[in-house]
Amino acid sequence: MSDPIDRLLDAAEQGKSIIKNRDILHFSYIPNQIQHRKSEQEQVTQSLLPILKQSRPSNLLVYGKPGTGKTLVVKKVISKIQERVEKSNFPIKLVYSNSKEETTLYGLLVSLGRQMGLSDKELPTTGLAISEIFKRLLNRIIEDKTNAIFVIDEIDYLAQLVSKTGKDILYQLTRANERLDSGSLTLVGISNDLTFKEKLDPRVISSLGEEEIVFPNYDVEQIKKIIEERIKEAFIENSVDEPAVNLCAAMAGGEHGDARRAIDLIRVAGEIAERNQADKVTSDHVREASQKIEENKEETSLKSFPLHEKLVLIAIMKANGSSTGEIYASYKALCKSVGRDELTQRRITQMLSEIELSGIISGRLVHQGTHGRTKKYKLTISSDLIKKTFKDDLTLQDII
DNA sequence: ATTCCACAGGAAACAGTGGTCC
DNA sequence: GGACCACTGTTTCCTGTGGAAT
Repeated sequence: MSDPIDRLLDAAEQGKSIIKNRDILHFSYIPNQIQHRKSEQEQVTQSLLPILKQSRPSNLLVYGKPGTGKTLVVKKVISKIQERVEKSNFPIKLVYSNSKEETTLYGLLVSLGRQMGLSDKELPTTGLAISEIFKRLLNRIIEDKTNAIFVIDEIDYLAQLVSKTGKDILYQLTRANERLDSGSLTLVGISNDLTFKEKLDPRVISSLGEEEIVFPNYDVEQIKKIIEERIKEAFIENSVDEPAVNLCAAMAGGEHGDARRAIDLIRVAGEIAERNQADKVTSDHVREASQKIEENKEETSLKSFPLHEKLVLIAIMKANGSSTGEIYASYKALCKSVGRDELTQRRITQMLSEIELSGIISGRLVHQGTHGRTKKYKLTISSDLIKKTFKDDLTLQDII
């Protein structure tokens, strides 16, 4: 029986790797991915074309499910335009920001401002009114007489933030030109959610949606082609089974046409195959990879939960399939034994629905007549996984 | 037909933090 | 140093609900 560490080290030394270029197995590796989006590239370019003629293009809205390559295409078109424009003396500034990465409205505006060249001093990360930040952004555009293009990824998320705070930033962004004496502002919004427009203020829709481009989902055939191309470059020859490729494409394509998932799958499958010292990636490896990706996702999200959410999860685990009232009672007991103050039931109800959104538990509304109405929750993951993940947590050790 | 349970879940208010501005 | 701002996580208060029991 060989030692597993030695075995892996031996294999590595002998160069028995079947993956020759790992970088290619990441979604954002552009050159290859983007070939399948020729017509979309053209559409995006077309609608931004007025820039080259030194006039302001219309605001643009780009739709597409995750993993359809929309961000890649937009970024690529923009960098090309930037190359062209650099040679001319037409001042233009392209700025990209992702609403989901910037957790707040404030953060998003600051990130845009930073890229516009506003310093810490001119644009502090906190303390100012939103309208003040916005004013400073516009002032910069006016001063520089620049033509700014703001690309906002996951703009549906921004719309949500906006609706929560009641600030009309999207409206102001789309109509900013009316306030600019010199320079201009163009908005390019990217969204995963095709229905998000319905939730917007109609005034915003009319100006934001001046042009729209939809990225259709990849079908299984296209996904297969994309993976095959990557495999050709990333793996050594004949090291991936045909059925494995098919399975990969079917798994990812069947769901949402998500190329990102397909590429993740084949990468993880490759790593598993290597670890097992197999010469070929087989469909079994792909299946294993799919399972591993799922588990990893759950584990990292479990670990990132704050203490009280963890306690709630343990409470559910201890009484699988129980009502909110029972869970709350159990949670209160847990709080007592770890010596923490308990939160109100209202807050726990809210937490339960938040956890439900992450998919780790599932709830079902039950009407029990005289016994009122409640929601019954149960775990969708194994309690072993929870125990395994929480056992390193010092406060939780004793109660699992 | 009416009552009534045991919550769901919306709205608003609040406390605390970390900041700017004058 | 006080007024003000954004933001998060929470509490308080509230209205609504479907069907078993009466």
